Amino acid sequence: MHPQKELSPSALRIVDAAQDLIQEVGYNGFSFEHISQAVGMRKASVHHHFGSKADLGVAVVQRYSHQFEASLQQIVVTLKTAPERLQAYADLFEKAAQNSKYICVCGMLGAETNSLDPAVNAEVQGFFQLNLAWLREVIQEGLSSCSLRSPHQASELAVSYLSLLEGAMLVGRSVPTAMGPRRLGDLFLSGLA
Amino acid sequence: MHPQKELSPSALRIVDAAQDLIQEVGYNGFSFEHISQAVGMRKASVHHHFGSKADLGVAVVQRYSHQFEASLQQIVVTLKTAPERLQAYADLFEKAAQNSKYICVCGMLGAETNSLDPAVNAEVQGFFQLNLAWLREVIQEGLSSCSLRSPHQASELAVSYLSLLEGAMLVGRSVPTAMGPRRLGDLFLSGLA
DNA sequence: GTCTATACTTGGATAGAC
DNA sequence: GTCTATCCAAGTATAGAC
Repeated sequence: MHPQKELSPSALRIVDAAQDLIQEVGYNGFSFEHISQAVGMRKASVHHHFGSKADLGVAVVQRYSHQFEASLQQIVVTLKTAPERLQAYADLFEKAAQNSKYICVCGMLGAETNSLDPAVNAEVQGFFQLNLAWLREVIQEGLSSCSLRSPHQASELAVSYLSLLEGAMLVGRSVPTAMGPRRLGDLFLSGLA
Repeated sequence: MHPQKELSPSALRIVDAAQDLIQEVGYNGFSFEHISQAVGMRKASVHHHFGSKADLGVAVVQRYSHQFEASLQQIVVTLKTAPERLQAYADLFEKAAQNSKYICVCGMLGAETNSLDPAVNAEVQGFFQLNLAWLREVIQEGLSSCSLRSPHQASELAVSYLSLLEGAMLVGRSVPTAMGPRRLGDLFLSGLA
């Protein structure tokens, strides 16, 4: 799933810039020229590292998923109860949304899905499935050990929590007064206590 | 807020096509050429009705908000309890998301907010505030009359419900197995019974 | 690996005839 | 109101020198 070729230092800076732009203005909102300006290289040089825009998009999502997966593993190692783990999970999104300019890479790409290259879409889908599987497992453990209480199935709660957090970033962009992922997550979790 | 000039038949078809495209591929994902093909007119003719792309975007959101507002009023007239009203509200989104190709106009534009004309953003913000105000009122009434039970404030629950439903459409696009707005709404509401 | 230069295409927008 | 024709800028991508 993540063979992710080694990236040269220049390629890394390009991926950094691309992720930044995707979170800010979306895949259809940036061009190689923007990347070029951000990294101080010419367009042709960017193309040398990533032959097409789709290649670049795939690289961004692969790395993003990879990093996210590492964060999820870290949470499980560090925190021992389901409520704590789920709160830390919400904080991952809070962090991304904090400057209010950004949104989850895959939240953005999920919205744009109908105009993306299939290769990019496949990576986005992988990201969501990765998240849903992790949430389901954490929630299932919580229900079993009674650190969480709910009449619903773990898989349903997982989809709810993910949708809530993704939606929180989206709505929070247009309505500054709205609560962020962290507070909405807390409210959700308080219903499972 | 919605002086919305009268739209000629041709202008209406253009707005229809533009809304369709925004829900499918987003504001940055369509061009006047796409509109042109959809309505069977030349680009220049489209420009005659809407001088700029931003003008067209504003017209789409104004009409969308206007129609949505009418639906909300209809719900209040038709249904008398808060749970019923909130369920009907979720169905409005379910309807838009049903063919899985579409997403809420303002969910999409909210994601793209950093690359939109300020005039379009203002309309999107208006849409969300309209929705939040309606939800807050309905939920407040429900809490007062005990058809809803929650330790949280109506305004917090309103943001939660809106974020959940917007997120549901977004996630549902990439993960077909995910539950839609209706089922996620039901799950949310079951926690307030 | 990076550059200049350049195709080629699309996108937003306007002028002016009908 | 709609059309043809056109402008100019931007976007993706490639060729070939350094």
